Amino acid sequence: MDNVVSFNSPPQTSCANCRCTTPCMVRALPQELRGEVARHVTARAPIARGEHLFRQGEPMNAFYMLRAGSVKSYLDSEDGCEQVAAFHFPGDILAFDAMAERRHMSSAIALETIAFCTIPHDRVMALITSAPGLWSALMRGAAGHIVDAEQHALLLGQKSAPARLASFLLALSHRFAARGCSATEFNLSMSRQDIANYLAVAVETISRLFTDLQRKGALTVDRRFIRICSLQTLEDMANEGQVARVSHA
Amino acid sequence: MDNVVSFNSPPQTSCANCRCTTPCMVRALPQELRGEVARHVTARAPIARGEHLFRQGEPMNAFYMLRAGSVKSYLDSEDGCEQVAAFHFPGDILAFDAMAERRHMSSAIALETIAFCTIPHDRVMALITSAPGLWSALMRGAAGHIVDAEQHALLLGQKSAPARLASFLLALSHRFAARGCSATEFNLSMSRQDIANYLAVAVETISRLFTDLQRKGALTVDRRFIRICSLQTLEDMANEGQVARVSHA
DNA sequence: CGCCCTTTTGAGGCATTTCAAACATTGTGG
DNA sequence: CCACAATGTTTGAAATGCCTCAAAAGGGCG
Repeated sequence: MDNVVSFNSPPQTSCANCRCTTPCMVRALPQELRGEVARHVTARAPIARGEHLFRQGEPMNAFYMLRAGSVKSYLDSEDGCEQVAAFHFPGDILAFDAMAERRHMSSAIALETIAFCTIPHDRVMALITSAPGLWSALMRGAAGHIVDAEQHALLLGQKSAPARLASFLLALSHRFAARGCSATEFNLSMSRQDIANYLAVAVETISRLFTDLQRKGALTVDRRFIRICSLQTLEDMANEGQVARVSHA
Repeated sequence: MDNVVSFNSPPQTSCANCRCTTPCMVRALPQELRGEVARHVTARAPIARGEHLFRQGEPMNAFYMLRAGSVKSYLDSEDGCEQVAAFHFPGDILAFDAMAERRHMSSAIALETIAFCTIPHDRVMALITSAPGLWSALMRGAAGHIVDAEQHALLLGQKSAPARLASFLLALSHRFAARGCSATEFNLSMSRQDIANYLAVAVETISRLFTDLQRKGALTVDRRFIRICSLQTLEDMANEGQVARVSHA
């Protein structure tokens, strides 16, 4: 589970005959630019669960566009502990945080077998002047990451453990719904351990909270399969029980 | 303390005769582009402590470049509680998070009287094709914000209260040092309340931790003035006492 | 089939919060 | 310029949410 994806692995397809239906940075571009940008996109060989797309500290080569499967990104602190920063699903672009120093500031690991494309960073740079739509797309992507990370901090800073889990499940629900999947029934691609770390609570707490939620009739849990029975209950929980600590008038 | 900065307030100076010595997005550009970009930069009238640069939800007009003073940015959640997201100092650029939806996703408020410039968002868009250096600068800025926000989440998720305060003080120290100011003596521009909220602990805890740090001889505190006596002690504290919860092998 | 890892459940402990009350500081109007 | 109000800070004592430890139950995979 340890090798980083090799940049020597053979390209699989090209954008021209890509049959993906997920949101895609390339297809989001105006028609006249697609060809030019697509020329530099490489569809890479799938990688298996547990393998890394990149690791913190490595030099940045490319942006990663996830086509299928899911990915977890996480930070290592100097003292060796980790913080899961985000979960990524098809259509997401990864490696924005590497733009600052041209070095990855987080690691990304596949939670299941994934398919993805890459576009070399220097090619993107070169294309910017001829494809302003590309710059907008990237900037919006980066901005989205900022918002997500700040919302994550808000969740960790202001919400109680039950509110965190409820918020997390609702966020997943919304993301799936936005992709045309069911908002109320889905499989978690991450372990309880990952959820616990992302929400910064103990694994045991996650387990207890799931049982509580089932007792309340808010959802049913079978292994990693979730069926939400009452979005309303989750929304109520997500907004109650914060730790106060307000700052301004 | 409630009006947002008016875009009708008169320009003060231009980049040509700007005497600022703080890091600046414009001066970071290659010589031949400065003039073109600078033409669109407006130095705005200073605003006082407690006034907002922008508020969450408002449409985005411009990027904000802080020239003097300090700013706090924070998020409001649906249920009305707040999370301080970051503190900003001269040279920082604000409003990246607004790029996603062209609407501010956080609020920014002056912690003391500040001087700043703005550059309209649509002008930046228009300049991108002719000034690739500008795009790099902005992208690096955005990436820096992602890294900061993710580090903030790591701090909240993995560190104990003492470690959080120590990390916070060290981060301030490094930022001041990078600006040519003392790394060991400085004034906090934010209240204990703001620090507490940023670190997601109770104000009382911050107060107690400051007294502890003084007892340990790590620093002296007088009101908002901090003198760090032992960076080493702070570094040790910043890395001990995390809550574990590791996720991967 | 059996080992191992993940998940669940219970009981006790501790870091941090909450509540309460001085105290200091800043701002304001007489 | 001082008194008073409002706000911010400090300190103490009690309460609690969540963690830690411990152990059993459940699935996945060779």
